[in-house]
Amino acid sequence: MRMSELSSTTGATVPTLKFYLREQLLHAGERTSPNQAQYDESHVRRVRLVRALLEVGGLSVARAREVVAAVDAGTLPLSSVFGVAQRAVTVPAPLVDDAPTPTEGDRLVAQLCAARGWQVYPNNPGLALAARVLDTYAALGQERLHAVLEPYAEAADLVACADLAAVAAAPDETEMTNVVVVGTVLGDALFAGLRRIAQEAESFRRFPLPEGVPAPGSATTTDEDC
Amino acid sequence: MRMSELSSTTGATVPTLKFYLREQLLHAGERTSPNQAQYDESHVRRVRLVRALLEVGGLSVARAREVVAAVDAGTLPLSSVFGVAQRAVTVPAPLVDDAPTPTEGDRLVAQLCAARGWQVYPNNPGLALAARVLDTYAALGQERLHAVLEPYAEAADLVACADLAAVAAAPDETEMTNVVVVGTVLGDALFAGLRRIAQEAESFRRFPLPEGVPAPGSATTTDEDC
DNA sequence: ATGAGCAGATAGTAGCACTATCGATAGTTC
DNA sequence: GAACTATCGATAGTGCTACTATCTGCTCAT
Repeated sequence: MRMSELSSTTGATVPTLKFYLREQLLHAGERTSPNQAQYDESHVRRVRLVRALLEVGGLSVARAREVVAAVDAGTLPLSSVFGVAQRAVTVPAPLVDDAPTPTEGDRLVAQLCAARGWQVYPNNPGLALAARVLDTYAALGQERLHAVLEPYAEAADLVACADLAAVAAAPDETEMTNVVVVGTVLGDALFAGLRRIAQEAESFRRFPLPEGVPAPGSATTTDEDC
Repeated sequence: MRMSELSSTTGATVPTLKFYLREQLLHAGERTSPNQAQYDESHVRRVRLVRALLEVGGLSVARAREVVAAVDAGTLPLSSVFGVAQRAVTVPAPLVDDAPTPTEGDRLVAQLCAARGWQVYPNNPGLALAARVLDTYAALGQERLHAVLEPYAEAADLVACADLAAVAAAPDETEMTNVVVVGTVLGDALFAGLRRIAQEAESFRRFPLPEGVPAPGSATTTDEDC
């Protein structure tokens, strides 16, 4: 197919596709002449992936480029792909050069990892991210929120197990890579959405509205313990 | 204190503080003359909150303004504050005006809510977000990832229970509002961090490295089932 | 053979989160 | 009381990002 068909198939405008080509988010088509090229199904898939990463995953173009490069490499060890995907979705801390001393948050996270038997490389981006949030809680005088750490960790274990099970269910290495990338980047958004729903549902359970009929959404109010 | 002291206390530059004042992220100080004002502890706390929302929570200035307005209102019903906080952290879908027809993702989410007894208003932003991600999985040919929905939902319940418990532990209504806002906005980041750690740990458990010593991070490898 | 489509390149746009500067005034210090 | 620094409000500018527009050749179907 040619560019205009790629455009109509994927919904991305022709200038946007050119932009993706320039930014190396999209591999070039097969040239049929100095100014003509053919695109195929792989380009359609790539454009869909890129748009999912950018729009749903909220990645920047630069991060998305790293992710598609990892997908293209194809033969990276699985842990490397995880690393790339994880780093792509993790907003970088603003580089404090003067204080690499461990904070209280670092200590809490290390303690949690030890308690749960989580063995990870010290450059795992989640370590710094979690520690940073805990430090921010403390800076805002919300140490009370440190109490969520344990249940959050339990939930993270559940989610990670599901993630890895999905990866293991993939038929081949290429598919595994795809599952890792898509699942890691979009999984954050999926979980965030479910958390919003569960929060509201739980909020109604704990603090019922006085008289108005609350949520006509679903079934009868269950009383599962929490 | 005056602006320069507020600046040195919080780490935000004077121009940045002026910007926050203009953008109504920071309430004005008490005027002592036409061009002088005094700031107090409430301003320090506010600046810290704003910076946490912007830097750690990744909110835009506009979203952060909505959040601080909700905090200032102070007397909103809890569910409203949750709504504001949730909407603030949820990236809006790009407004498809032509197709409000329920997608497969909407159907899956509704089914999940019914199964779990989650009763929520249909405008809960999590509903659309989760459905959108599921549709994106399908568009990328990764329906296999739909299998994560159940464990994710279970994990979301855990997290939401912890969230609400933290809210309930707050001593008064003002504090509750703060916990909701801070917990909702930064909680996503905290969970994302823990998920990264758990993913890597689980990845090593499922796919052990051949010979190299993997993670010198923490304790001995546990074999808790997954 | 002509008009639409395409490639590559350069330049422009809109939004965001600040940042710089200015003139007028206020407090502070010598 | 003069010099100096700090502040206020306002306007304008900066650097970055994710596109978007336009231009110049070319090419290919009709």
